[in-house]
Amino acid sequence: MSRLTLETIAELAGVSRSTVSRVVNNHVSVRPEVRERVLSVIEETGYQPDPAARRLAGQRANIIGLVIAEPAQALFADPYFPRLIQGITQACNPLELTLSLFLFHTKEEEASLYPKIIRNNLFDGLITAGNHVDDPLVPQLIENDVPFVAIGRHEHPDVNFLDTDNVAGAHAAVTHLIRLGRQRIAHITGHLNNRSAQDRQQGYLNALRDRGRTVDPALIEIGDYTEASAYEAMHRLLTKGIDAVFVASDSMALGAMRALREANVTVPDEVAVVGFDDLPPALLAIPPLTTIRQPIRRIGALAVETLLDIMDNGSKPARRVILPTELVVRETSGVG
Amino acid sequence: MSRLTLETIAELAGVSRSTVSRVVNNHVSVRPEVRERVLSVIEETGYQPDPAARRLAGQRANIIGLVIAEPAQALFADPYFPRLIQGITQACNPLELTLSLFLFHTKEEEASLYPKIIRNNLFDGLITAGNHVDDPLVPQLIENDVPFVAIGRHEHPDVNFLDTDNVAGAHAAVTHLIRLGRQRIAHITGHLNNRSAQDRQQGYLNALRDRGRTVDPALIEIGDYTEASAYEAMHRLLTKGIDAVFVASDSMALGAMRALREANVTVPDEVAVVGFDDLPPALLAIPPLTTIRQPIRRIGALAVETLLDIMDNGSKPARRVILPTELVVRETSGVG
DNA sequence: GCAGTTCGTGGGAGCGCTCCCACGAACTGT
DNA sequence: ACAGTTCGTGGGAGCGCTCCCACGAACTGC
Repeated sequence: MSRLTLETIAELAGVSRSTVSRVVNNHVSVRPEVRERVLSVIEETGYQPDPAARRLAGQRANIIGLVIAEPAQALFADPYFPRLIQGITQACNPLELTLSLFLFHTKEEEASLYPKIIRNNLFDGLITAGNHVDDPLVPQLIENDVPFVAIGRHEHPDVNFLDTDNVAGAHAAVTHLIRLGRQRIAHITGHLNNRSAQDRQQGYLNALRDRGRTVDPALIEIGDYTEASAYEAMHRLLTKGIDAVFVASDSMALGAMRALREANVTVPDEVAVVGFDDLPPALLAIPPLTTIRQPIRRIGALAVETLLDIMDNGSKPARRVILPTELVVRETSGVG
Repeated sequence: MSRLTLETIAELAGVSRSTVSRVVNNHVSVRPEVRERVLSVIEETGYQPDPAARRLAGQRANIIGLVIAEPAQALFADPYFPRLIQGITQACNPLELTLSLFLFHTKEEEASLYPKIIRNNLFDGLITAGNHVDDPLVPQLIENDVPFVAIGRHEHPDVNFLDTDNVAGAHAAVTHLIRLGRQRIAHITGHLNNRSAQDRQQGYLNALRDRGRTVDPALIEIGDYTEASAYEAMHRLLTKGIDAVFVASDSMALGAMRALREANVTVPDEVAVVGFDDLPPALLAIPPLTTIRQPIRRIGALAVETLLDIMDNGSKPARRVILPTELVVRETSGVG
């Protein structure tokens, strides 16, 4: 079976290449009757335009790229990215967009691949996630006029981004703990290279201040979004007489709870725990984890929509969307 | 900055388009001196051939597709697929292969997208994972002469595949439990649509028979690879007086252990547990999970290599690789 | 020293598509 | 009834690349 081309369809429908092209691309000025005929031939043959040829002729290829600017190992330890990918593909499929995935395993690989990705003409636009605060990708994308949307806040005024309201979410988490009467509320941060980790820490600080609490820097432990880092951080916190901890992600919260269990500290009686993300593991924790829900899949889907919007209508003014979070009270924070 | 083309480079290097093409594609018959000159221009300008044009001219586009024939939700609950993706990208990056990811959210979406994927001329070959036993994709790929390799065993003689030795792995797990003196060894299966789940069950049965044990069908509970299904299955098993269970995946093993903990059944004293996969959660389980390690990342990387091999050398004879597993003894099986 | 070979190089054609222009038929208005 | 417009359609050019063929220069051998 040789490949079907426009020309084949044209012949079968008794029209010209151009007319078939017009039908395929939904251009006007085709007689309805002719359009019908062409469509039915396309239907019968299962013809699909060749994306490569299309792209070459200066059109869209209907491919979008997803760059995850995070070492692949760290990345998949947390269900966050898989969930995001789900949201993205969910939006892509009905639009018949193909998703190309770019993942890196070392910083060097990342650096050497960035320029290639940008020059690789094969996608129409890019979604980028997990960028560190000083990530070199974003400026490169801007410079090369690649249409893109970032997942996560960016300062640069030209960057289109979508983000969760991390500050407000963290604020809600800590406020919840304060309301429950907890006195010494610790925080285990995510990797502070990430804006999200910085923002969650900021939310923690804001909430304490708003309630007139003094911040004890000793109660802030630096993690890196891995379960293990939180486990260790919790061990350090155990000596400091805390009665609550706000942890920057659910995976990390599980690590913290693992440390607590080993130390025979009861949750929530002795130490209350609140996480962030509301990913499936939160529900499976023992006891089930109180956490801040962020709409990860929705962000993924919205990213696709925003990207298409940018491709159609240009990226000025920059789209900047911050989505709200929601406090999900389960058992690790105790019952008010 | 207008796009660089072969012609631009040719002009800068004072040679013809053809010569540059020869240099880029590493053809012979280019004077070393000229080759050097061209290469240095390419280096300076950062030229990269346009994959679309290349593809159109009948060449490879250096894109491979990954089809995960499994509803996306189920899929990312288990770290198996993320890990596989890691292995695949790890092999892709040094080869400058782009990975396109195809994911589905419903059976209908899957069915409607398959033909489009196949006709979509954009990738050079496909890796397919998670196919159910009667998955319609594989026959379609064969019929359309799409170069592909499957992750997971297939009966069809023309299918290239890579698989873990699930039967032997399960056999080892159960034999381990028998050696430890366990008498009533249950099994929680994966989703039996999957060859892997069937094979692991087979290994369980074989091991019991090899040791002269009679198989009690009541001790086999059907799961579906989700944590929750194993949790429920374990609840059912609890009434049956078992002292060990072999669970078809680590995620499921965690679900089973959750049920055990709730029922105040101690692991491994009262019930020993062995999982399958050796993914990170196994280590974080309390107590750490005895499991069967399978080389997921290696399979991913090997899949890429095999695919390239097929593309270069044709797919006859079919490559069929079964990789060995390894028993990793931790604490849930007790100490011999 | 001359035909015959080899080697390195250049240019044409064509991959499947989209865009643009052109062309003829069917309209409009006066 | 005739020029001017509109509408639907067809065909050429060209996107950036690879392949093939052709051509001239530098070889070989006798």
